Amino acid sequence: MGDSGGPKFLHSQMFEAFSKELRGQQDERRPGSRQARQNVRADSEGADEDGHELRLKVNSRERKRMHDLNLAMDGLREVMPYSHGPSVRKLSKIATLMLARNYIVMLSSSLEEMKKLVSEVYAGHQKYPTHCGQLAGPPAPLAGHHGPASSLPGMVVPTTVLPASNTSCLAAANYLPFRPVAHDVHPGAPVLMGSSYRHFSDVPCPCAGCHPGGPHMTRAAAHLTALNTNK
DNA sequence: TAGGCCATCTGGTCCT
DNA sequence: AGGACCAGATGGCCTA
Repeated sequence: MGDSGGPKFLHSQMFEAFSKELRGQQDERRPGSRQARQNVRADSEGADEDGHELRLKVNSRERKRMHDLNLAMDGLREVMPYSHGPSVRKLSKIATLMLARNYIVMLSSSLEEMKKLVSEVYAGHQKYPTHCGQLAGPPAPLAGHHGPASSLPGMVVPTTVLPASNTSCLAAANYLPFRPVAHDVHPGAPVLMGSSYRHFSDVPCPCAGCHPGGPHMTRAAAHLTALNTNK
């Protein structure tokens, strides 16, 4: 592994078509682009080596594989709670993965909290049944958006979700544990996300600066730091 | 200009 | 044997 000689083989027209599809024609025209570099290789090396076709096939498969991986990564970015748009830099791959992990952890804990809340509401339902299926009591601090779930770190209960006039089980099922409101650009996340990364008030951030005490993130951040410093 | 991020090529390994 | 997966190497683009 690592012959340090760089890519030896050339691309074919099939590759060019594939590459255009992936990156657009603009890339090909740009001097110094990947496509241009590959064109240079194609010009400087012959296309008559044994196994050349095989090598092209392997390269093409690998490109497709990485392309699929990137598509999956884009799909993940789309469902992540961070600002999208042309003025906001795309999350890096590592930042996407770390944010996704934290997001899943947060949602899991929210779900557990929800289960508790629902069981509490259900217990109250048993205790104070009404004819219409709604709860008659006990008095709950729901309207003030400081219910049980809001005791979770970083959780904000939207006032509109649980109106005082409707304390039914259905209302509890519609409860949303976090509110994605963007605040200022985060100054401490240049390494992983770039300075243009925007935080959301109730969503875990993948940067180490926001998780000084988090064991998982600390470990991951330490690993990244080690990787960066060893470069 | 340095560093981060990325795409691509490539050879090795494992699996079917 | 062929394909999938992985990791190292290389070099371009972009930003601070």
